[in-house]
Amino acid sequence: MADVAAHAGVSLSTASLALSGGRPISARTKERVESAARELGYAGPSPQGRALRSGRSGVVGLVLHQELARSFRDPLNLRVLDSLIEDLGKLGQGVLLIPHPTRAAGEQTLLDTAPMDAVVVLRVQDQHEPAIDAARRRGLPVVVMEGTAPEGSSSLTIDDTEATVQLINHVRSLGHASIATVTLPFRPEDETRIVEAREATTTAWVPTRHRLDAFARAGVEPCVIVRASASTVEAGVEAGHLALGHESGPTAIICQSDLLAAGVILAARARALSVPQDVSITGFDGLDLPWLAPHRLTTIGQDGAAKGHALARLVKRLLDGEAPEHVSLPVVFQQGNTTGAAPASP
Amino acid sequence: MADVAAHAGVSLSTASLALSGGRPISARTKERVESAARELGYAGPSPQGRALRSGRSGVVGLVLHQELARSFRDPLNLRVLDSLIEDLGKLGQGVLLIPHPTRAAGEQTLLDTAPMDAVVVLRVQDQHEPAIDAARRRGLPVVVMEGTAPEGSSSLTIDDTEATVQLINHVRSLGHASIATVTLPFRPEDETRIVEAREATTTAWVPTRHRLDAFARAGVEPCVIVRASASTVEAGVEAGHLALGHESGPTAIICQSDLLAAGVILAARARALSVPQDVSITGFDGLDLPWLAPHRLTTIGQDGAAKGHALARLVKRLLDGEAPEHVSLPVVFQQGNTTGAAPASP
DNA sequence: CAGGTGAGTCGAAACGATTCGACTCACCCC
DNA sequence: GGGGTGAGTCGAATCGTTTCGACTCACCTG
Repeated sequence: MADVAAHAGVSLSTASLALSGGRPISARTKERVESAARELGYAGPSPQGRALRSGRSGVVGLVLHQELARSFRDPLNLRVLDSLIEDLGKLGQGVLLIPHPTRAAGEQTLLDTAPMDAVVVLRVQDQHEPAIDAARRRGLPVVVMEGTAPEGSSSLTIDDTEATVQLINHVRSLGHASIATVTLPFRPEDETRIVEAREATTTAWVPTRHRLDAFARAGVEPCVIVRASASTVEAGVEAGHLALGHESGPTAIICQSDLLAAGVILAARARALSVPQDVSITGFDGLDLPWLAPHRLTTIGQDGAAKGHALARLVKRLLDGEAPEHVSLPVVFQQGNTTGAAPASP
Repeated sequence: MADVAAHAGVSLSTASLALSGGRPISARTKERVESAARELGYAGPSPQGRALRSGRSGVVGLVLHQELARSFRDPLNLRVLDSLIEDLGKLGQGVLLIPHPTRAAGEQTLLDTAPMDAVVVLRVQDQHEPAIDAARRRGLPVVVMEGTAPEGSSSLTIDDTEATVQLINHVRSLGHASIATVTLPFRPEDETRIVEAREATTTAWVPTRHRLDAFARAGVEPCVIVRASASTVEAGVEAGHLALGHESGPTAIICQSDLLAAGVILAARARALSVPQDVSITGFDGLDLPWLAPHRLTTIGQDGAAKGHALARLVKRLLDGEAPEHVSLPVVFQQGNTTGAAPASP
């Protein structure tokens, strides 16, 4: 930049002002500096120099809760990320993908070494979250989605429990008495299997636990709890077979995600069970699943774009030095054709 | 860091050496510096300072070819990104997501202002690619996937044409004479519709064009070309209806992606056509689509993880100052149950 | 005409590290 | 004992900006 300034016949500071504009500059000077930059093939202020001086790198870290492929197999997360990226982009901030730090505590990860102005953590586990520790050590503002936010950080949640209670009451009002549930994983690396009710209390992931808590709040005991290994159709199929084959003979299955519910429906079809005549199934998220036709899930609709926008707003607030905030987004019950009256007892 | 050095009773440069280790340091000194850092709550060298001095920011930009949600609706891309992130993470490099720069030329985007050491561009358009221009202006190494690489940059491709020729020959050997094709978009913002053969020559996206070129190379004239708006099941359904309803009465449909093929199969089912008895359908990518059961696509398998690893290797080479390289990854023909003998003429 | 005003410009001081040549010694070898 | 060696440490320069107080002047006001 010094070269550009010299070539334009102005001082270094004037060149900086002309290019980045922090104070008034005469139009003539500005033009001279810009054409000098063009002639010299100067590509604009170096981000590194700017970052050092101004303390802002223009990067927001996004900590994924597991491998990317799994995180974003769920289209809802994609929409969240999409609008987050869009909004942050308008603020001149980019999104840096950071794998969940699972390595030994001593190791340096990207969280410690990459330039960042703030961190967004998705789907935080309850106890001992290394990602948050690392961010706080560096003094970075933290925004947590779907998890408990530590002191000083912002958070974005939805009312998982209340939403699930609505689903439970819906199927109960249709006459169902044997209600099963298929849950999201309790922690990374979980396999798909039937779990005991008491195991569920060890759930580290907030949405899983809250959606499970709904049964207690609704005063219903699930006849069987199947924990899925991930929010995928494949895991849903597997879980569906476990639930549908269970001795308690569930007539309704509350699934903690639409992808799981879709898998359960495929499992039901494979067993020649009609949905909803033989078994009612509910989802969670409100995804658009055209290939599931003719079925349309009865589910809870979440607005992914709104979540992304809200996250961006929370990030901006912290970046601007404002106080942390805790936002809860509304969700809506969506009636589909996968729930119906309980079958008459045999 | 100066404080830490003072507290440990060593010079600033020694402290730097002890923490970042560029030259031998006695174990005792190192220990002293580290404990001083711990006592003072020093979180390690500032990334911005380090980036300025060393010229490396630890960030690799990834330019998406459209909104994220569309880019990654395709699970293949997810797997690519996953292994790319993993490998680059091992090199201490993070991945920064950069929306495709569509804005007016004058505007500054993240590509111009974010710290980066290299840029990976997915699915490049042929002429006038602003992303690449911007990267080169900044003097950043560029790796291009699925596109033509400009002078000085590396590229990763697959042999789209040859792979598609295999599919065409496969269905031809089954006796099919009326072969339709459903293509990927020609450019962003394209809508789903039937196109004339001559329109196809304007295709800006390399994979679309190369897979289409296969017909010429195989000496086959497609009886109808349907261009899809995106690589999604929904677009595939729409395109499928257009192709299946076409007067030329295709008995085989070559689809440029598995998601499109899946959509076409759903369209066929909706029209009470059996696959492959009434119509044969092929895909491209080799995705795992459990919900398509009992159908398994006849398709071309691509190894997403291998692509990601290869990209990372190309990035590393350029980062190390080695010469650019052009890599073409192998693909494999996968026989499924969606292709069969052509129906006897009525 | 003196004094105030404010737009425009300049100098110089950070920002926080890395890096490299030079320096200090303790040690070894002949 | 002198000279060579090399591990360990130090100083100082440097990376490329932004920012802020100070300075210049032309212009306006009373």
